[in-house]
Amino acid sequence: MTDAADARLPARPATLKDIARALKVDVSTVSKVLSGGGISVKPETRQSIVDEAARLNYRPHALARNLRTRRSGALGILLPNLMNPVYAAIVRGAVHRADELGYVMLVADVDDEAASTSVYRRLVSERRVDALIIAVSTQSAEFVDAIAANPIPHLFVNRRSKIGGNSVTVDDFAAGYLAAKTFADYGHSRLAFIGASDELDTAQRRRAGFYKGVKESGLPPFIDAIGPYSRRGGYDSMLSLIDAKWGVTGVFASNILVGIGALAAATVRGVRVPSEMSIVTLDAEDAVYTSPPLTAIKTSLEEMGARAIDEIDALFRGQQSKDVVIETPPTLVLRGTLARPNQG
Amino acid sequence: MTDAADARLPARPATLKDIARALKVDVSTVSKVLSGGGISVKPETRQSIVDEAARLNYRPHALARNLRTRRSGALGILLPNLMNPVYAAIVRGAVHRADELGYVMLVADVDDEAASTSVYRRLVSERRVDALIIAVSTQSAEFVDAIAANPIPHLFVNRRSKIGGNSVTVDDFAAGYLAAKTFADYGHSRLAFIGASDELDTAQRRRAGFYKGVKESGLPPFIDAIGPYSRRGGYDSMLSLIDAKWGVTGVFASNILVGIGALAAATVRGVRVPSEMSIVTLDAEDAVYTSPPLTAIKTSLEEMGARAIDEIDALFRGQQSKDVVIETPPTLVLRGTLARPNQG
DNA sequence: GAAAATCAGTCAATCGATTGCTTAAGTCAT
DNA sequence: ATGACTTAAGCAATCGATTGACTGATTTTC
Repeated sequence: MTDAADARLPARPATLKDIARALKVDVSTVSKVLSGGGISVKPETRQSIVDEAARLNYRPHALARNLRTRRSGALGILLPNLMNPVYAAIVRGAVHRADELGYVMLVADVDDEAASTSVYRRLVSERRVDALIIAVSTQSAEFVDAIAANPIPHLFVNRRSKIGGNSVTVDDFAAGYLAAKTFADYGHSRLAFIGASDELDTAQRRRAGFYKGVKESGLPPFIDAIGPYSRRGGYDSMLSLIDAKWGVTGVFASNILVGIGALAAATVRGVRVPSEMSIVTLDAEDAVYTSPPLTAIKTSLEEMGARAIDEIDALFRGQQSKDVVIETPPTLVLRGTLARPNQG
Repeated sequence: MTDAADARLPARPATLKDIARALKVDVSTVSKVLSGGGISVKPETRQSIVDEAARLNYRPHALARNLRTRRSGALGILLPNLMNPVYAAIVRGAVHRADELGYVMLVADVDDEAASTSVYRRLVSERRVDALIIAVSTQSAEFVDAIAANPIPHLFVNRRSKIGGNSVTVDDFAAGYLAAKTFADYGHSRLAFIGASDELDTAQRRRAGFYKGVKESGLPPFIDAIGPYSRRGGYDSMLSLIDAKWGVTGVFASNILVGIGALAAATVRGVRVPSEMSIVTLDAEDAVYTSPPLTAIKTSLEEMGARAIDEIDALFRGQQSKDVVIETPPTLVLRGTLARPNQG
């Protein structure tokens, strides 16, 4: 057991101690050579340590290191539903950037407040993560209490918060504005906005931007249809819009799921898109394969997720963050659901 | 500093030592009362410990505990793309079940082999996770080496592996079989199967099932269109199927993205669905809002993800696992893309 | 009433790595 | 040659919790 460090594979992963023992140096020396600094060692000693570490395929034990350094190197992300493509994109952007920066991501998909509080406990109270990215909108009393009871660096993504904490968002206002301007450019004047209630701050900003665009273009007020940000929400809103016979010619679906649902509803009612009704949706990377393909205002959801990680990382490096709005502006992607009104 | 444990909030989270000091008992006693067993204590001592823990809002420090117990309580999941609804569903199922069982999930979204190897290193070599759920299909040499170099309990989900390790899959064969039988029931005889190459074991099983169903029903051989499991893949396959004028009346899209793409292609070519062409897709929870809504063979993707966690958990409890196929059988969900051929 | 058993807890090592403080030897200046 | 530095590394505490071995007191058993 004492001298048998030859060519046999280790059953147990190598530790600093193994290297130290093999080389008859102190584990602190090995540690300082391999990770920290703050020590001077003879080049040959240093080299032998590095070599032995490589030979034993040494990798630091994250848990042990983290215990000592009080940093877990892990980031948590709380989100309401992974099957919603908006959140999937955000998470994907975050996970990728986290990987690049050397963090690992703990993902918690939480439907309800209770779950979010319990996950919060596990991730934060047990100190598994250094920071939290919060993409859920439910800011229940319990949740706020949990944050207060156990403060941790956190950042809201795709939403701003009343409870304090910075945020990373895309320029929702600009997206809404661009949608309105686009309809105006195409000669539409009877518009509708399908959104969610103002409690969702994203919806509120999109509506505000849309409002500004409509107003600036000298168009009459638009119809404001409210429903959940889901396929069914969009479907139902569009159905009632059509059935009410307002004579709307252009609809801005302020969420991709809503856009998909709205298009389906138009088709079901036999309303031809885009000849009888134009639809512009938000964020349609997914929906190129609808029929017709949805014209969209595209925002950078993955970039937003990535940026959230950047901000957290910057925070750890001592910079203090502000609310950030992704610089990449929303852009119009012309596809098949937008045309001038009353023309074939 | 010695006696001031009154009503002030702790800046630093409470530790076992804090409780022990306040109550003048040993930290090992506190530990055994709060977590383990293996000790007998007076009821009042026990109670005072429990009370004090509650008062200080004590939560065990996961890292410290895990270091000692050599269990991280974390599970890793490797997947190719979170924005693919199939994987999103699997992850969601897994994350939820993990939460229920008290695990946390580390999600790694890895596009390429290089990334998967590097993530593997970080998650496994640094021992951040107790086990790995693998949903990526690339089983490159590097990746296999990484697994061999650093063995860890692992489980494949939605795929079987040549490299060893158990798996959890849905009954892909049954899904294919059911699709074929369904077409037969509706009186179709000129069928096509849109799938991926046989390198994807899921595609291979779906095709095999479809083959059996076709054969059993006494139908002629089907056309086998191969392309990637993506919207574009399905779109392109359907386009070439239509343009080749085989007179196909029923198409089984063996993946949801393929189904969406195929439907779009049919619409683009002016082929009416379902009157001129029937489409049955796999896994269409997402695609209820296509036009027309896709008729689908539904499998339990979330259940599969959850089941993967169950199996890993069972493994830790000493049961040894086999390859498991989800018991819930695929079911037919009739929507709008299936009709008898040559009629209305 | 002595031995055995039970109770109620304490002691100390340990998980693997990090880090401030020392120390021993060698080097340099004077 | 002696004090002052520098170099090269070791020592030991620490992060927070777990766990097997052990101890002293009390109770039970025969």
